[in-house]
Amino acid sequence: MSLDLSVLNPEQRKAVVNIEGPCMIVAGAGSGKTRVLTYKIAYLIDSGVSPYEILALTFTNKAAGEMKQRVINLTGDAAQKMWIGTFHSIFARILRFEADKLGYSRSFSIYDDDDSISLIKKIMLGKGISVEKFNPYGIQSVISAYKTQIILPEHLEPENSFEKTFLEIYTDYQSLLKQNNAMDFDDLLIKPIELFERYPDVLEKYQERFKFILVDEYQDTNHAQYIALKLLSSKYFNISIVGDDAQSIYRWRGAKIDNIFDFQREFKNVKLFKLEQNYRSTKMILAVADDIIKKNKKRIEKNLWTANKEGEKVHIIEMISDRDEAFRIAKLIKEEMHSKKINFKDIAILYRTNAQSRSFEETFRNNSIPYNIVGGIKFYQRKEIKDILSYLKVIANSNDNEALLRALNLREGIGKATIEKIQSIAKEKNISLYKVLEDIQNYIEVKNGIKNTLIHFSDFIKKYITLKDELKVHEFVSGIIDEIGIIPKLKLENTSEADERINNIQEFKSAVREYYDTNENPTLEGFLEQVSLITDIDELDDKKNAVTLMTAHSAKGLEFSVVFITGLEDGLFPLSSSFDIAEELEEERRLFYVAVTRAKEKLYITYSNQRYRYGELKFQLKSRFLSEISQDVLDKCIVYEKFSKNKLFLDQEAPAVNISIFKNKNITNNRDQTIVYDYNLSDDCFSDIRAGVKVFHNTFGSGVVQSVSGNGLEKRAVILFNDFGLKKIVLKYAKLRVMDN
DNA sequence: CCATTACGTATTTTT
DNA sequence: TACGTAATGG
Repeated sequence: MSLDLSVLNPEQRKAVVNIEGPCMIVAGAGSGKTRVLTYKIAYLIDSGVSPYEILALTFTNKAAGEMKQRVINLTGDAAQKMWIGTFHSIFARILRFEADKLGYSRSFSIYDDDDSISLIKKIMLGKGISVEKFNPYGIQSVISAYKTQIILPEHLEPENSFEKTFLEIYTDYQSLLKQNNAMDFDDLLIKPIELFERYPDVLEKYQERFKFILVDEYQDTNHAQYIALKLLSSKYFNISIVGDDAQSIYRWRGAKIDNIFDFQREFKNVKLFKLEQNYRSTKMILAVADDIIKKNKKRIEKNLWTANKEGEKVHIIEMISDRDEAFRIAKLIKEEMHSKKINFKDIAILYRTNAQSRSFEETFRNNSIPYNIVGGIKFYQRKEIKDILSYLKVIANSNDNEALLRALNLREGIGKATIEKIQSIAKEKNISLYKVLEDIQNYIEVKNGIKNTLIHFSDFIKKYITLKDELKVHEFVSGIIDEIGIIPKLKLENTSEADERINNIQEFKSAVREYYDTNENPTLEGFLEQVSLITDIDELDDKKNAVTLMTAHSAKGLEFSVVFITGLEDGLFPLSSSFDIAEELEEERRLFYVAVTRAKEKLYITYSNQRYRYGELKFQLKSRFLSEISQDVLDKCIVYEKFSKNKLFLDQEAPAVNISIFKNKNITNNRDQTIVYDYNLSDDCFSDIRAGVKVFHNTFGSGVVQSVSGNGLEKRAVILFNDFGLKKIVLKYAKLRVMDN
């Protein structure tokens, strides 16, 4: 035995060497859960289990990649053979092999939520169902909720007209997916179950194949995942699950925290291990975390402790406004940097909703604080990328009508009328849209000019279907991008948005290239699958030295030396929608717990008295969660006492920070002395806008600053725009962006 | 057919 | 506020 287990504590070691039978590892935050999982896999391999027989399921692709690398480091390259990935990616892989048994072809498309919603919209439009009465967005989430519980249209019995309409949509949705040879995210989980139930021999093949199954983040699995696991493991029962009920935060997505509560009942003779020593945080941070989580009724008893130092008290800071919050955190970050021990990348800003990132982005940009942002509009959801993807999808799977329609729509000269014609032909003949296009010359319904465009289009697709297997993926994709001429078209627009789109397309090309370089067996289908299943957190570049901005959800599994949890206001964190539902309020609390336990050394929690929400200034009250924390672990910093006029934001040593778009705003409080805060700082506003600097204006595009006049918020600049000539701009209104060179 | 504009509405979290 | 859809006119 070459594996060194001495790096593990006794309980971790016991969990690692217990390889037979069902095993449940309850792992508190920061207790070395990933390490245990990694060592357990390594230990299996070391004990003679073939990596080929190991299946490990993680929550994100990133976690999978990292874990695989660690196992390889511990045991050698043979570990390449093991299957490790998210439920979605592993099951997609299985489904590709077995697709024909379920009436799909192996090149099936994967639909993301956007695709699903647009499909639902089309169904509703076709049926004349009003979008006001039935929100397609809502329909999609209800369908998804049913599917994760494996409740299919045939299981439903509608009791009123509302339910009847819903069922009609659901039924059509399912059959259209199949017609398009497409699966949505939920199908990736429930189709394997269908497969295993219909084909016991197939199930047995995979039971034999995966003799050892390990699951990470079990507290966030849903019913379908549980059923699939149960099926797969019910021959050898070598299933190890790792999780922490206190960190279950995906109820809204169908995750069932009961899965972890019920595990011992559902699987017989479960060995239970509890990892209770935290290696991550200071005693103070852990005390705060403990205060929070013990308010929850439903939880597995555990006693998280740490041998780490006591550390600083947790700082609670009251802010005047959301801008103030961003600004003062920027300042605190600069102070942390001055203390020298800290890098930007050791710092994270966490918030409840993505919309909160904006004020931080603006402030950080204006103050030269580098940042990484997770979430928001996903790269592969961007219009230009989806446009290109639609071409690729049609080529991979010509049955994919949704993709085909999108691609077709991009062609100049093809509009609603033409598309409707093609659709009606397809419907009449009961063939796919692509089939109609293939011999469009035989249909007299279409006018000649348009017909030529269509022939050109279908020839184009046909050509690339043949080229698909001849060219390397990245060459293939570049060829398509060049030929559809999307880049020159964008160049013509000559706006900053168009430039950004071109950049995105270039980035997309490099992504394909990287896929080609890093995969043993690169195919177009493989690339498309990877794209569909990738998430933002997977893309987080942790090598770049930058502050990380993300939601508390995205932060799960990560750790940072310094953490700011922002917007701890009632109605925001916890969200007001959770107030009346006990389970949801408990989930918000767990989310807060997750956020708190990301911090290693220092934790700041902030709340603001007012905040812009939905474009409206709202007065906010501090979160109920804050009153649940015992006061002796908190260091309260109330803004009114700490900051005096004029020194509010700037101090002599660190004048690097400045404000850019603050409005003139006087805030008064009615304590014993009245303090007026004046945001109108004269000197440092827009200090990055100087003569000679190249800037972007949203309407005028790029230009060069010629001169600057005025002070503070009245500052104006004369700018020579490439396309609009000289303009005098009031900086406070123009959201100028400084270009890098 | 397509571009522009105006209006209306949505915003929690994401594999 | 900010985006997406609907209506309108070219």
